[in-house]
Amino acid sequence: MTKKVRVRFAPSPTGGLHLGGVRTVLFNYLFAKKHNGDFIVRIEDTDQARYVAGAEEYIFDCLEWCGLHPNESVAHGGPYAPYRQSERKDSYKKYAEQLIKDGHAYYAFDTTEELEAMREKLKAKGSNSLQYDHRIRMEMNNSLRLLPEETQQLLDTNTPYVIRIKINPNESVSFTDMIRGDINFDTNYVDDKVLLKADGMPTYHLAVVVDDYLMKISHAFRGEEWLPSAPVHILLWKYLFGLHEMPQWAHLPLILKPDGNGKLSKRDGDRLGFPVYAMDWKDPKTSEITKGFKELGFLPEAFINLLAVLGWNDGSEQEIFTMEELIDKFSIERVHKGGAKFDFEKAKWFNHEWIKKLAVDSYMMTVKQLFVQKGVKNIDEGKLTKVIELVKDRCTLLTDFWEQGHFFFTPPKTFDEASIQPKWDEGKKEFFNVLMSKCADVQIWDAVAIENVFKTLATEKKLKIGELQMIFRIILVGTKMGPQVFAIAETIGKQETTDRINNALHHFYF
RNA sequence: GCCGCGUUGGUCAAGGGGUUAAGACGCCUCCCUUUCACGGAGGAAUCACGGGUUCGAAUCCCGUACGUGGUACCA
Repeated sequence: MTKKVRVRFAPSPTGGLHLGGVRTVLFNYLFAKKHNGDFIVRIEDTDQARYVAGAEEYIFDCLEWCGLHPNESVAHGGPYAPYRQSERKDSYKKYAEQLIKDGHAYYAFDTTEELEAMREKLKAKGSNSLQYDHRIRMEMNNSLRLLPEETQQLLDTNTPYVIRIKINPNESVSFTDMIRGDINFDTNYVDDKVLLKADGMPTYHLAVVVDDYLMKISHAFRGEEWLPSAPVHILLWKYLFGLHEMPQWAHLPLILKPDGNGKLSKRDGDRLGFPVYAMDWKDPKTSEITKGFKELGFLPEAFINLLAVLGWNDGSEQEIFTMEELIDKFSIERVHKGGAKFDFEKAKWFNHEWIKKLAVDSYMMTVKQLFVQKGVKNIDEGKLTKVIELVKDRCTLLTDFWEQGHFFFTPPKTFDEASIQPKWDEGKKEFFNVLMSKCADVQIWDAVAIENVFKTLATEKKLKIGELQMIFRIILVGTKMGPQVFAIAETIGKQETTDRINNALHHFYF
């Protein structure tokens, strides 16, 4: 029988949730759902110095917005609680000590200064490696070099220590990555990583292995930046629980900056004018707010969609996927090996597609909120829905609805008179005066009826319909923009239409 | 420096021995619209380089270059 699929996302609560992080969650989530497995969120807060208040809650808010619901987590509970590593602190030490007992780890008493001195010395010698490894460990202050009594005495006198893994040289560590295939490491280049810190907390390396084992994780997907430390994790699995228990690994490609080189970072977003975090993140120390996709006007469906196809595709030409389709079609083997540069233009295109695709109801309230923020009072939701329907084709971001739809709720304060003036004369003026009274007679106020009245009158007066329509548009909107002019008139209503004509006629200075 | 991973148009990418090397974003042109968009029709633009293997290489192998990640008592 194959193991039940259990995957985890293991963020450390240190700040905003990066889009690369969300993609890692997404791939984990899709894989879990596809195989009827569990998706676990485990908080890796083993570095107390980097702890940021509110970051944990923020991560769950982001996941909620994205529609990525954990089966087990700090917030959702579960049979393997606690899901916060700081609360599991005591469980790691015994594994570290077990490793020492088995000869796979050792106590190291070196101070920060001593470590620095060691690196300086190696540098001076022109060494290729500044690592704490098999080459230099017998020169350091650790239980490998010290006599057992000496070590015991240091321990007895509460000398601060860390526990390091003992990597044997001249061995080969290999594993099969679900994306990259067979990967080999020569242990000569692997260092004796710290497993347990002086404060008693485990490092990521120990914690990830212990918790993946304890939480029965079957597949471990993480960013490519973890690949170099994979041999440490594999050795730990071998020493502690046996390789047959080890989850299957997949190292996801990185998301890179659109210009230059390197991993995409929050700073690139600030610099190039696009979001990197899923939602607005307010730094509790500086109160500085970093914009998120959500607040910038992205739909969660679009955000998920664009992330899914950044480094993955199903081999067909399909680009727009619902979550259900993604779950159905996702396969980790089809994830790319190479990193992908993030393209904000394409990201916006996805959002545009989703604005057109989704039922208006699903985001009407978000748009309403935007209009309320802009100061529009007493918004009729039926009218707003109609407005959205009318202008959604020309909105790329949810925030564009203001620009594209504000004039349905607030009459224009200024007019594009430069466009009207060359066409303006007494005949036009009279046309609009008569139009007002004709409008009053229209029984069923809809676009077709208005167009009818408008065109009949224009023909009667022998005026160019195109010119009149342009002027009518500017009268209603203020500028040359928006959907079909008669649809605008219909939507704002009969009274408002005549009011705006009347008002504009008094405004024109020519 | 050393170690790992990678490399198809500007970007995302399909294709994994024989293809006119898909498609999408963006860009350009035209059509539609006396608005701005949407939409439609076209267009420019790609297998990093050098060696092999092969009748035949974008595809397989080896180098090189370039990119990227790691090299912390951070994750």
